[in-house]
Amino acid sequence: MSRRKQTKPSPLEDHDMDLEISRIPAPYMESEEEERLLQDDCEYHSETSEREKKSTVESQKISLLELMKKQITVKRQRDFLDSDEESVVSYKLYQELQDSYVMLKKRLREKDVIIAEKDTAIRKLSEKCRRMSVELDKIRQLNICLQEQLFLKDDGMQTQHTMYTENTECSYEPYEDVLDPKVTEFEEPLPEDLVEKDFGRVDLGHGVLLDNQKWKAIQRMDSHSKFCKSLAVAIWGLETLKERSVTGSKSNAIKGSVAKPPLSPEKVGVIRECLKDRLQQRGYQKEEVDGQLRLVRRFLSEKICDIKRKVSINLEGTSPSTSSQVSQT
DNA sequence: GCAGAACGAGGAGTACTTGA
DNA sequence: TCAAGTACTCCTCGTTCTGC
Repeated sequence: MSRRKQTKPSPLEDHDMDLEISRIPAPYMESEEEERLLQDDCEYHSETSEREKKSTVESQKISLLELMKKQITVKRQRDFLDSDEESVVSYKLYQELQDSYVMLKKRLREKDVIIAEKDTAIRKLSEKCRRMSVELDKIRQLNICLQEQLFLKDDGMQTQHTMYTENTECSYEPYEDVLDPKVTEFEEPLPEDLVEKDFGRVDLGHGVLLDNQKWKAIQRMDSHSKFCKSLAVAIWGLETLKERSVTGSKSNAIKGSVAKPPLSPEKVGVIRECLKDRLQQRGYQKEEVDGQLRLVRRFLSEKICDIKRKVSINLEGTSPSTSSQVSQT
């Protein structure tokens, strides 16, 4: 004896089914009269003649259909109103959303304008870079020519050079002829918004030129002391720094010490200016900027001291020849 | 005499490199 | 991967000089 398993709909399925059924507009009898009409529809055969029966059935069917139509209409209206109550938002909220939408659209347009402007600026800069690159290539060629000519001149090979220029298609020109026209080519002023000058070098002021990549690396230093110290090394070099003091005054820590030449005040000023710009760009307050600027000399002094200490350690540990190599690194 | 400045030296902390 | 070594930075303290 096997019991067949009946598939029982899950509660969820039951629920869904109920919902579906509820949507079907079933004829609903509001009065006993209506109910009777329907029952009569089943029993009319025995009560009236065939014709009367027919007309009666037709009229009853029509009235039933009208009743169903009416109920469907009422049900639809009720459903519509219910759904509206759930989905419609208040006018105030609608206005707010509308305003927000308009505002966002406006901002989007503004951003688009800014992006377009920046795009134009980038294109202009790219064009300038391209022109500068061409000029740089010319300079490189010129430099090669000059070095070649100087080399030949120094080695007393002028005669060979003459033969070379005469017998080949090399476009080397006499020294003066090479310089003059090229110099005039660069009389066109460079754009002011470009900080980079001298092709790949950055002008920090007071004639201090720094390799662009070095400058970018220094700018990436996280601490201000490292920034100043690295900038000092880039400007003067380790060899120079270890032979100098910040102010030029003799060491107070050692009695009878000899004063060392000072670091150039202009270049120290350049470091201070660079640090100042850096701090201002990072949003430091004036007091904080001044405080850091007062530490610049301290930073330089420390760096000099550290360099000398490093050199002395190397001298103790290795021969002088190797130590000089280390100190140059 | 005192406060401030400049410099040197020592040491702690941290980041990086190197070798097992 | 991790420990040891190395290099570097930064802070603190001591010494001396200078100006008030």
